[in-house]
Amino acid sequence: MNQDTEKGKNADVNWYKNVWKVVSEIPPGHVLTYGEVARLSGNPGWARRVSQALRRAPRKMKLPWHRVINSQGKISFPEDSSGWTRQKDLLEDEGVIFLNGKINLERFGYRGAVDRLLWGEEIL
DNA sequence: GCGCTGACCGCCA
DNA sequence: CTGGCGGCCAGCG
Repeated sequence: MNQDTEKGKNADVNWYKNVWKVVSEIPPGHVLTYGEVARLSGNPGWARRVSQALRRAPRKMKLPWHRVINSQGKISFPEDSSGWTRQKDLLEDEGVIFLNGKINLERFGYRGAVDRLLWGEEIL
């Protein structure tokens, strides 16, 4: 198998795929931050590229891009943009609650999902 | 080939 | 809580 031979430009495309896969694995009703997606895809600190990867993702994949938000627990689009409204609508449809325009990451975030597995629904 | 921008993050004041 | 600064890489004029 080639492990070192796939370095270079191929690694970038591979990473894009990885990002898309990670995003597609996000269960409904939960969200991930850009930093977490970058970390889970094996490249901590590449949060900025995650946004570009999502933007360049083909629509065919039906990627749940709306489940990716920023570390502040807020939607990264400008509040007056159509994307912001679209994303908020999609998330609310999955049961995600917006509190004053922000999402409680302790409850809907990745860590919240882990805690829920360990502690149940005691997180309220 | 250079420089700025971007669905960002984390740290610090 | 807000704002500013540096860092990250790809894309575009």
